[in-house]
Amino acid sequence: MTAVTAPSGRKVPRGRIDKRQAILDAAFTVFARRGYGQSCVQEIANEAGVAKPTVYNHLTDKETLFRHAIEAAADAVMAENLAVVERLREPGDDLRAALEDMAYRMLQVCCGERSRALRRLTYAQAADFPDLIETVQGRTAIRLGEALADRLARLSLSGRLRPGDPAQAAEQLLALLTGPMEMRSRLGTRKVSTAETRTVARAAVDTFLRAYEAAAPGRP
Amino acid sequence: MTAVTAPSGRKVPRGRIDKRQAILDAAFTVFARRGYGQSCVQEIANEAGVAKPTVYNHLTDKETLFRHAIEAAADAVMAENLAVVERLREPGDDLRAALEDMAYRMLQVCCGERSRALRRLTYAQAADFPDLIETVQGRTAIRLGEALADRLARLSLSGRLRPGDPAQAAEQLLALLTGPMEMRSRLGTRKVSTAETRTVARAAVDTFLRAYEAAAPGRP
Amino acid sequence: MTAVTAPSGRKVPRGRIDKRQAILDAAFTVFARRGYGQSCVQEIANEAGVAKPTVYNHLTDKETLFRHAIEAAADAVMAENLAVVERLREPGDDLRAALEDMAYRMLQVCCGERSRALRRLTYAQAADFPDLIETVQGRTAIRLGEALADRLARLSLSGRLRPGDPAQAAEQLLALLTGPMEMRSRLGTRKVSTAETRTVARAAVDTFLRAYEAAAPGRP
Amino acid sequence: MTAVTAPSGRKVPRGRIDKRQAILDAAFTVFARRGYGQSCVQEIANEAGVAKPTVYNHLTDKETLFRHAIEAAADAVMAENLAVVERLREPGDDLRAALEDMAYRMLQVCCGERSRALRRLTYAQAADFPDLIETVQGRTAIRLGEALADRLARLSLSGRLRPGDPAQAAEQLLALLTGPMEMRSRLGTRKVSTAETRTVARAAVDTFLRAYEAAAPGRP
DNA sequence: TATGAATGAGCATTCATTCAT
DNA sequence: AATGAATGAATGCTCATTCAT
Repeated sequence: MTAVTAPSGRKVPRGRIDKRQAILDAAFTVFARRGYGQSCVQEIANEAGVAKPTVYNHLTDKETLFRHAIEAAADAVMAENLAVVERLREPGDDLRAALEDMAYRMLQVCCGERSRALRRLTYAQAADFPDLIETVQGRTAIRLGEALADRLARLSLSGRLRPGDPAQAAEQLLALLTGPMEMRSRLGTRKVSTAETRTVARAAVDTFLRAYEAAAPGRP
Repeated sequence: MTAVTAPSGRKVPRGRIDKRQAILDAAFTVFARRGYGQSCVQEIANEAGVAKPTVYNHLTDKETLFRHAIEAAADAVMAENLAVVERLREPGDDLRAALEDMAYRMLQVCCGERSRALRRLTYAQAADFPDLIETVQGRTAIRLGEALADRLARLSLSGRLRPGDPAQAAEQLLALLTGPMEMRSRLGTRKVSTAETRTVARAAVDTFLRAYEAAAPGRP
Repeated sequence: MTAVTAPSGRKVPRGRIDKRQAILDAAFTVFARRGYGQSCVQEIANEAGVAKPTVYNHLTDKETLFRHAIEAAADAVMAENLAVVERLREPGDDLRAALEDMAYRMLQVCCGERSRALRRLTYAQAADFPDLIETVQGRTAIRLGEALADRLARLSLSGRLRPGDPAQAAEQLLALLTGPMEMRSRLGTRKVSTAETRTVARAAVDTFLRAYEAAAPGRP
Repeated sequence: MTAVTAPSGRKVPRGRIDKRQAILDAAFTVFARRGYGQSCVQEIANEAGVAKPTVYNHLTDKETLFRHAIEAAADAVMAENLAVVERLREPGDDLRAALEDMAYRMLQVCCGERSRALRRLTYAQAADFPDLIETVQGRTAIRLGEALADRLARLSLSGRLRPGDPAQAAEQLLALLTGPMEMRSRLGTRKVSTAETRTVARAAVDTFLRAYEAAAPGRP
């Protein structure tokens, strides 16, 4: 049996880790396909290539399974989004272009299969797992807002955006991006063309800059 | 006992419209409480005060039941929203104030129990009933966007907003309102104070006006 | 409302009689199509073009409905069969030909839709309505055996068949006809060609005559 | 408790073949008692001493359950019948006696509980499972006819029956046995005495021999 | 640890039957 | 007499979960 060295430094049997991960992946796939209530543990076990009781051995419960699968997906989605925001660290000379670039990439991430499924699943189970929402939002939207706010704050400091509450600016920029996108994609049930996505990104950035760009220097 | 004495004092057949509506109302209540998959027809029947087969007599299917209940709720929500937008028809002298008023009222509607539940349910079942999403979005968000666009177009014509695409303006104003609100209410799992709601409304309108207000008249 | 004179001589409202008959016909059609357990009263009502409670008004019960429908069908089938046997009253010179003719016609009747359905339904419900079997058999198979026995007795008396128990002869002739036919038609699930039907009839009569024909007159 | 001590004294896994067979047996018992449509899976499960889902685990469907139960019963009945026919392989000196013996034994088998139930069930469901009829007939009546034809062919070859089509002879002999028996037992709803059964057997063989016995040897 | 097998609880749906009109 | 509406009682089937190996 192969083994890997876990972050903690202890040897851990690899088969175990692999299997747990396989189950979580399978779970997210199935939950995304059917929704929580309609998913059955048997299908998840099949997808993961293990027997049903093995799923229970590793993850106790359908509910626990759901929580872990969702959290894993949230982390993955967030990593992608943070990478996009990070690009604003070196915006170059053309601020508008940099923002549009970030906006477009972010929309692409948000329209991805996993991102959509995550949103749909958390939204759907809001009533049953309110604390899960809290966790997921904390690790995704809120965290993303903070990261973006950091960048915008720097841009204010460097005089490229006017001073003001960067959290609010970030919140609104995100809203200007995701709101229209959700509407146009009909909550993800309709394909939005690249061109239209670009339009949304450009319009969002345009409005954002009108509202938040520093007054043109040199204006009397 | 098949007839009841209505408040008006006349005998009214209990059976007909009455019961169908009661079932639809009960269905929405239960679906909102449990989600589609977790709701059982028996509970809906209980909530409506009828026997289970009566539900089937009137509405064929669990699916049909869902569709009709959702559509009815969508229409109700939309009526409220349209009434709010309609107020912009006579904005008075203070445009900002008028917009803030509308914005605040709209947020109130969107945070209402029914509105939230509607959003949650449609989102959750997006995969299973894509055409339902289309219908509901058509009757709510899109319709609302159009109505708002109408108002904004008028305001452009009368020179109070700068010229431009009113549909995009409406789309963005709505995004600036609902996006931050969803975030702060954690998709509706957390209560947002009146004060905070007002803040969101004010911030949205502020950003909107910066981007869309007509250049100050008298500027050369 | 139109009225007819019933056999008893009293005036009877026609609508009533018509409707009852329509229901019985519809019932047999549906029972034949689905079997007893799988038939639902609603489908019978639809087939008869009346409302469900009307069926109950006329026939009390699903069970009663079944019994009456079956009995009516049994009488109809029997009338056909008796007519066929009756032809033996004047057998003409060629006894073999007369028997083959009767045999073929009888097979045709027994393979008819109604006859088959009747057999299938009574057989199927033998456990649930044993007395119904008794009644139906009495009005069909047994009665047919008696009628045939009558004819055969006459043929014995006139010296064209050898003396013996005509009831047994009739019973065996019928068995030689229906047994092979049921086998070849796979209990009615397979079409039997006219030619094959003729073969069965001829073979049955041939065997029957070998066993029952009077010794050739004039043999020393 | 998952293991029982078998009569042999060894521990035997309770779960496997054991249970499947118990379910099939129980299914046939219940189907025979109530008919297909009136049988409910719960009752079968009770009869088998297992939980309802166990039935589904092993046999998928009510329909599948029916098919397998019927086929098993068909095989069992056929084995009995073939054993009876096999006795004709050594007919001894007295052909008539040998045939009568076989005939009587065959009637006993055909009047047995299982045989009757099998006939009733297949007949009843002819419309719903036509292919099942085909299978069952193939494994029972047709197979039996062939086996009997084999024996009769040998008897022809050895000069004890006159030459001719042995398949037809077999078909007719079987018809002469089962036809009258069904009639007299009222499709199995009435007990037929041993004496009467013997009479039917004797009459059938008598008629058969008249028609099929070789001409008395020594006749010029 | 992994699993084949078993099960208690539940759910959508159907149907025979009955009221009240 | 005929019917629209309503319902109590089943029934087939699924699923999360647990044993015993």
